[in-house]
Amino acid sequence: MEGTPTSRAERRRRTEERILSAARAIFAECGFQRTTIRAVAAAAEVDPALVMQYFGSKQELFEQAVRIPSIPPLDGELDPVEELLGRIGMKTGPLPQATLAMMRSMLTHPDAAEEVRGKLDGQVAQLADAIDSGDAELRAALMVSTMLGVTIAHQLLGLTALRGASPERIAETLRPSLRALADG
Amino acid sequence: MEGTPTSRAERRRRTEERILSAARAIFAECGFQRTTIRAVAAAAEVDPALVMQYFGSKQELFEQAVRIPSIPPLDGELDPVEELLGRIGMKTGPLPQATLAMMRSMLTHPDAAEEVRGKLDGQVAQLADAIDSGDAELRAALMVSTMLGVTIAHQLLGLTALRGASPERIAETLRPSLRALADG
DNA sequence: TCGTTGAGTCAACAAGTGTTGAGCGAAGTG
DNA sequence: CACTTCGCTCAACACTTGTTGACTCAACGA
Repeated sequence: MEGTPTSRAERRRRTEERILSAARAIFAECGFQRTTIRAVAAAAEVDPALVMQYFGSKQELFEQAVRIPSIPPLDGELDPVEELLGRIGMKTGPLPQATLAMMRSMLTHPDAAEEVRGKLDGQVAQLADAIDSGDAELRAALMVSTMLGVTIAHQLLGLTALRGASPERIAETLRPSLRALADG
Repeated sequence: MEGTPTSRAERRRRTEERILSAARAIFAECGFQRTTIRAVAAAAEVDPALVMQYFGSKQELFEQAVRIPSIPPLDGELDPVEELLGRIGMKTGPLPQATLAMMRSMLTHPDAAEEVRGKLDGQVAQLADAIDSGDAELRAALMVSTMLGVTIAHQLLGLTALRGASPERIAETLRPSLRALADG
């Protein structure tokens, strides 16, 4: 029987993680507005008041739950197109729920929009550096936008034509398109 | 003085249109959930109860306000890539608010998601017909996803690199990318 | 063992939501 | 002119929401 750790600190850590995990899942599925503290609490098998006590507010719960690791800088040695294809989760398994939650909320929650815009702007700047062209920034922005669109259509909207497609095949088919943007 | 038509039917038609217009604007900016009947009523300078009386429910108001004209079939004579570039509003002026409202809500409102998915699926099918290739459907889906992503990044998210770009320049830069998808 | 701490619950509040029914007053009709 | 019709408003209901404070009880330190 190792069911109950019964250590205070340990119990706290576990329930806190249970809440965060539940929050991530529901935020990812419903977005910020339609996610209720009560639903998160129920999924975490906890009283709603406890969620407030731990995180202070729904907004802070959201921020802590969907905190995305900052995007690492592009490796200058590798092909930007390949890095881009791999990075957005097209290759290295499905996207983390925190990212999905962020994307799900970005059109209707101003803070999420700001966050995503910032992240994408950064990605654009990095990519633009790796491209030498007069309109490098525009090209980079369109590359990022393409990845954004494909991810939304695939993961969040579920376009029928993409539902059955494996990430590898999507990446493969998409590659020439991105390359056309990257090169002049 | 032609300010007050004072005709009953005419008055009704006008206020109804005023409500629909206000609804479109607010739905487009805030999405379904964050849009309140009261806000729409206030913007239309009308009592909230009247909105309900005319449209029955918030959901029906949404449906009537954001009803998008069904996508016309592709003109087989024209280049699909050019049609696609022009159609999503990249060329023929900004997108109608109904479309923006639909897109704004599609990630957090299941009905809107269903509607958009259906429309995009149709678009994909049309495009796939115009492409002859083994994976025509996948290619078509990626073309539509690309347009979706660019539109979201440009109109809804406001990526800084795209904010200053004119639709013509975006279309021009994007063209080779779409063509790479359309052709083998 | 005893008092303290803190994880967790319970019940409630205050604000905002979609929605409803009664009613007012002017446009329509005879 | 009466009488009806209907566009429109007012006030309220029922419900959900985020949020709070008092309370319980087991883990903890002395």
